[in-house]
Amino acid sequence: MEKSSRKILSDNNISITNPRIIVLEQLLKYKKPISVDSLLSSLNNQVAKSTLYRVLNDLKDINILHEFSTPDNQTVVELILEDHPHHHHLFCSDCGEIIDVEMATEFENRLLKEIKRIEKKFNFVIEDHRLELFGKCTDLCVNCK
Amino acid sequence: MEKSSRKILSDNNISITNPRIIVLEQLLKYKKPISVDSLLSSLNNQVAKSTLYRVLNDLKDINILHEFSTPDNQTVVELILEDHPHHHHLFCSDCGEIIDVEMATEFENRLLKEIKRIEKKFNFVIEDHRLELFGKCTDLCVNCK
DNA sequence: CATATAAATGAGAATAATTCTCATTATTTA
DNA sequence: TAAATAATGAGAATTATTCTCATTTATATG
Repeated sequence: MEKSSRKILSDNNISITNPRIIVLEQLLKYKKPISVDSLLSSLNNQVAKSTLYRVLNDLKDINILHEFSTPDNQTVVELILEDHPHHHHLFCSDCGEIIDVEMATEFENRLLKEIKRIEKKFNFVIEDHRLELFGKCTDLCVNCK
Repeated sequence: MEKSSRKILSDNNISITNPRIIVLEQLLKYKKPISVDSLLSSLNNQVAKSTLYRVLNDLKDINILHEFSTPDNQTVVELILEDHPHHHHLFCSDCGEIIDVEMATEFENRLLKEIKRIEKKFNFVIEDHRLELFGKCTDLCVNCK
């Protein structure tokens, strides 16, 4: 794992430092979207808060980190590497869980067709899209009571 | 217009006050999503900043105001009344413009079908969805040079 | 319709999230 | 390995939002 975080950094021509390795490893381990706050406390003062924000900005700059807000306005980050398939997010308003969801290929194709229509209509070049689903997980969820 | 903002407030059983009327009228006039900052300055000190935030929270509570973040993390609000059709947002990364877009009905239907599949798969009840499109408007845009 | 009660407002203080500063430390280059 | 460059830590500064509390406004009732 440490090997791969080093590789990620060198592949992207940014210097290999301890805080960057630590943050990358945590994100690689966690896999799912995580709030900056939880990320910080999961690191147990191994990395200063200001450095964490800087490292996250570095990772955004090299386009391997996505950042977005939850319905209750928490900033959340998620590592997106090549092997990470295109996906969207499902938010539970009860337990706060954020789940990565892949839509059916056929649906994504239909969406791309619709996006082409929008591009023409508004004279836009659309580079990316994001679908957010809001709801509640049922009683099976371990996080909800 | 003032009549209708009064009606909106009374229909929702919250008291009719000057700041609420002023903010509602501005939102009714503007129609599109607007950042809290721009909204505040467009009101020219008619309403205190703390009051603006309170009024916006009141409008969220009665479910006629949507709040979301732009790609560069600005908080944006948009009035959603009954006559306002279901729509999504298109963001220009050059000029910051946010455009309301309606997707084809047939596309929305396909999306609902896909959402049903996701509900089953994750044992969720999905109550709402939001699609965000990111791109650049072309040289026709008055805001971009 | 006057008044008592309850609710909302304004101004600025408090809080929270993020960025910035700058002296120190680590990394890279040659 | 040394010199040059870049990143870090700690806390100050900034920004967005919420909170406090004394004052003002709206509502309900008699």
